[in-house]
Amino acid sequence: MDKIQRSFYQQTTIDVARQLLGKLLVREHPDGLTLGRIVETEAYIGPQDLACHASKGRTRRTEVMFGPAGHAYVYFIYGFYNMLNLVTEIVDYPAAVLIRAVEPLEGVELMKTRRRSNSLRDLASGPGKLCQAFAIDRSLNGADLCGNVIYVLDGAAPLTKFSTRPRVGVDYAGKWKNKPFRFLIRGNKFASKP
DNA sequence: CAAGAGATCATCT
DNA sequence: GATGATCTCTTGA
Repeated sequence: MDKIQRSFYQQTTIDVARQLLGKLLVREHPDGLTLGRIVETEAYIGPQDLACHASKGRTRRTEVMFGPAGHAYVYFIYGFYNMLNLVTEIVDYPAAVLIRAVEPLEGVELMKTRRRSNSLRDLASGPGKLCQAFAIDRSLNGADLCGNVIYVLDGAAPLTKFSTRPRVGVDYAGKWKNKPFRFLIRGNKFASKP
């Protein structure tokens, strides 16, 4: 299985979000390696997308999204949680894919400890949970996905059947709030919601 | 089971 | 000073 290269992330954000389904998210950490199958993603596309943070302009926080594809955009929200995004498309075009849920495959014990939960389905079935289970925080903001700290591997399975849904938690985004920019593996029980 | 509240802080106005 | 790309717990039926 190969590490995904930068050219993959340079595709359109929708394509990246869809093709990430079934691939493997890997996090290498001194405490051990955690790995999971990506089952749910969301696309945040450019300056005109009112749900995309970068629609408010180029700021310190959104800077990474304006940079080259294949880097991590990690931000902190609600005073508690980190969110993991993978930057897509070309330089100066701010877009990214939010990783919303993964199915835990390796490092499960480590995830259980970090999450203080024994329920497999509860370890990474949500963007905040997943960051907790994988020890992802803002120290990884800007990390190169072609490096050895956090990256994605090709899944063994061929392209899976998927569903689309409106994105979660973006009621403020006007006509953008109902766009079907959320992608999930059909019927997968590790998704954050159906 | 569904709905609601509270937690808590970086970021931008 | 307001607000969130969330989660968990509590309540009530």
